[in-house]
Amino acid sequence: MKIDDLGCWRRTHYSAEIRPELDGKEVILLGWVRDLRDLGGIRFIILQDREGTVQITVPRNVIDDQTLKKTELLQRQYCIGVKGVVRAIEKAPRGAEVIPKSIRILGVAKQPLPIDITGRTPADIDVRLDARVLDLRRDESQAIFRIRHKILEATRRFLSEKGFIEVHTPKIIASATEGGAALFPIAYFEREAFLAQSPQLYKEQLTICFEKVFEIGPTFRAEKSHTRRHLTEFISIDIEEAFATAEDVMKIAEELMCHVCKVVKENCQRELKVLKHTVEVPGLPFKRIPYDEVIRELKEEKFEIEWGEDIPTAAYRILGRIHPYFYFITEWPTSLKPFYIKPKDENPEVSEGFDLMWHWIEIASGGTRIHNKELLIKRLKEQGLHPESFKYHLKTFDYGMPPHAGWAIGLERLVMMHTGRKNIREVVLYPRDRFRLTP
RNA sequence: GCCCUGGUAGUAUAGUCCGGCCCAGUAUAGGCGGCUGUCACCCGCCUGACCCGGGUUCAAAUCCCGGCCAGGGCGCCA
Repeated sequence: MKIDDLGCWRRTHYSAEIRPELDGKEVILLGWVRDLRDLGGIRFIILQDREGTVQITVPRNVIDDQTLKKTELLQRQYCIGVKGVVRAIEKAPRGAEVIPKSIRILGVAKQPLPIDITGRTPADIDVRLDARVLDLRRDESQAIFRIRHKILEATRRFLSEKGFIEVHTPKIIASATEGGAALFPIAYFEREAFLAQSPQLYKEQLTICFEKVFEIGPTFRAEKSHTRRHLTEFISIDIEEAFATAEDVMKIAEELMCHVCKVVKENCQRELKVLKHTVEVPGLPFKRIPYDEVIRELKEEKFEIEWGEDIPTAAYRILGRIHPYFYFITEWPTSLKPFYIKPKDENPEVSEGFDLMWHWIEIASGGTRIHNKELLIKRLKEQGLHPESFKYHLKTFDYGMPPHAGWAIGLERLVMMHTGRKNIREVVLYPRDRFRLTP
């Protein structure tokens, strides 16, 4: 089919702006056909744009032949322009509709579409992800990604106002240095390189120069995890602050959570309604539960864990039932935390690391960092890592490393929390997991 | 890596347990026709599917074996 040029047409109004008060006004709408209802003598076209939908009404005996013919060609998801006149009428959705004078078909869509863009006929997540752009037309998808945007906007503003400077650290790194999570190796010209699993070491170094930094960026984990809360590529919100301890940055974390909840609750009512979800603003401060106490609580629930053991998923689910909102788990055994987390001076078996939990899901993890070079080297060795491969990082400890602390929040888990989605893939535009690499 | 469950039109499902009544039913999408106030419009007609390979059987969507794919869980995961 021959498609039309946009020509000099520019949008005068978004769909949501078509109201009875505009009665008689000529408007130009640009968007996509979401649905069609042909009653013979009258035809209804539901036009969707980024702000919503509006009804285009085509009464046969009023419209000129050429425009009428054009409306006969329309199909779901065709990209169109409509020049027409607003008519206030109670029978129309929102009390107003547009009677077209002229229609331009700007893009066509092959039928039948792989999924129902109105969302009435449900599709499995796998099918939806294969046709992601169509899936993103659905109201729920729109709501999720608008909330995600709000969360990011609120987080950036909050941290900036607290004096943090936004930085970007490399995602291509030279060696698999951190231990722990597996890295993705990549071909970097004639050498091997890796995708960064975290900005951890860089953000620590940058406290020397900027004192308070934050980064919102991608991180990569080559774990073979296959659950509803794991991805191989996700966005991490990281902060690092000089002259601070775990307790200082925990305060920032809880204030941020509180702030974000408030922003979402106040600004995303429409989206939350679409998602049939509510957000409660938590009270401050959040509970701080030492690891020892967690072990005790679990024991009361008949879940035995030896001191020094990690907490398995089943146990987290129990904790989520006992503490059904935000809480910190503090004073973790040093052996369970990465090498850069500071052991307590008076009891080195216990660390100044913490996790921020929401129900049973880990939202963030952080702590006071080691800023003493000798201790850091000792801890590296204890974790079976080679100080030689941390040469460049360790060198910065000769350049006046301040005492510092920080944390990292998994953005997607935060978005899941605010949207009530149970599958992390729902809140990422193009998710990457163990098995999905396209689209 | 391990465990469980599943794979039927574009999409979502019924049928599978207990083989035959299924050249596979329904909804929605799609095609054609009709209809001037729909808003999951309606009505009529039509198109379209048993994941792949092997086996058992007179007979397989249905039972068995292998593979592939998917979903969920566990482990792994600062």
